[in-house]
Amino acid sequence: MTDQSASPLHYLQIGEAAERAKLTQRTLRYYEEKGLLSPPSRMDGGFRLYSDEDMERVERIRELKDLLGFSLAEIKEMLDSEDVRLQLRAEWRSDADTSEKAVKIRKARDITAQQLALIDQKMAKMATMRETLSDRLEKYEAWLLKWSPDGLVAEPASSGASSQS
Amino acid sequence: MTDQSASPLHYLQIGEAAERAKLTQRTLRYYEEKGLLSPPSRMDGGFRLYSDEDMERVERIRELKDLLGFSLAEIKEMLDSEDVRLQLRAEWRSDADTSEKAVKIRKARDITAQQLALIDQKMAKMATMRETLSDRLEKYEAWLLKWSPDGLVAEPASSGASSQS
DNA sequence: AGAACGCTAACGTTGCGTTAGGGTGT
DNA sequence: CACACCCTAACGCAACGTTAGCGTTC
Repeated sequence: MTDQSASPLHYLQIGEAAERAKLTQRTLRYYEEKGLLSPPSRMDGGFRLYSDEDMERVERIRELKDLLGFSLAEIKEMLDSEDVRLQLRAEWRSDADTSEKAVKIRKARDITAQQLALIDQKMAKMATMRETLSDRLEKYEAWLLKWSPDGLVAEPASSGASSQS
Repeated sequence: MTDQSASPLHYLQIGEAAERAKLTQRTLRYYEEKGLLSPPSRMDGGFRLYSDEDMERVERIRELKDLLGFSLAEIKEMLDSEDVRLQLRAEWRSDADTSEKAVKIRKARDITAQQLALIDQKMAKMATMRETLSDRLEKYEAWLLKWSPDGLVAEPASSGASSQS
């Protein structure tokens, strides 16, 4: 059914693209409309075709939004100034004006540093929240052990639930 | 200036309440309107007065939304079933029907377990993201050291930025 | 040729931001 | 009686969800 060769050109229609990115088609079109995604290539009939780079960009957007909670406007700015990274990797076409590049790279660096700081903040908060929830969970289970006839435990819903202080 | 006694009744008007919770007044009113906050007490003129319990609830809402990304509808459900916790702590008025309580506590436990699982997921993702950003940051700074005259480093914006694989 | 998939409007919903017009507190 | 603070609509906006009506792919 599907072309499973090791071809580097592995385009996805919007349906699969959305499924893999865990987003809806609407969301992908919306990001495109707002300029977060460069307009993807199209089939003759007009169907969108997403490349691997497109998918990576989508993934970045999702992370910045879901994990760090940035607005789409902020993300657009970040992705724009992050493009210098791709240009760096591409040997930096026409190496004219080093100081101009330096300005852009400093900006990209600063943004990256801010993201790192935010991650550290969030992880710290989540760690303390985790402790609280972990304690709470233990109390629930202690109560159930003491008072419930038990037998219908209805799956512990995974989660280690260890109290690793 | 402010009453700094150890009084247990320490009500806040919406202005201070919002400031301490790092939310806007509008948001507090909106949460109330949507039933996430039980209507706070009022002064004779109609001004809202937030109790310590109110403030704790607000804080829980903020955590569930900002850190875990739940919708207000989901949070409402969670807080509702979390109320058994407060009732547990209050010695559980009229201990009639243990099995009925057990049902509620199992639900609360399951929800707590889900939240824990989600936290672990998010922290894992954030950890890998952190590594990526950390590596990226190092590359930027390596480039700057090699090519930029340096001198205008414009504060490293804090953040440890250590590559601790 | 028809089921599955995609396209573009366009209106609906959530979660607030932001005035507008007017009362309350000290 | 000022002046900061609060109140309730009510409209606005971001970030999508959800049809509706119609073309494309296989």
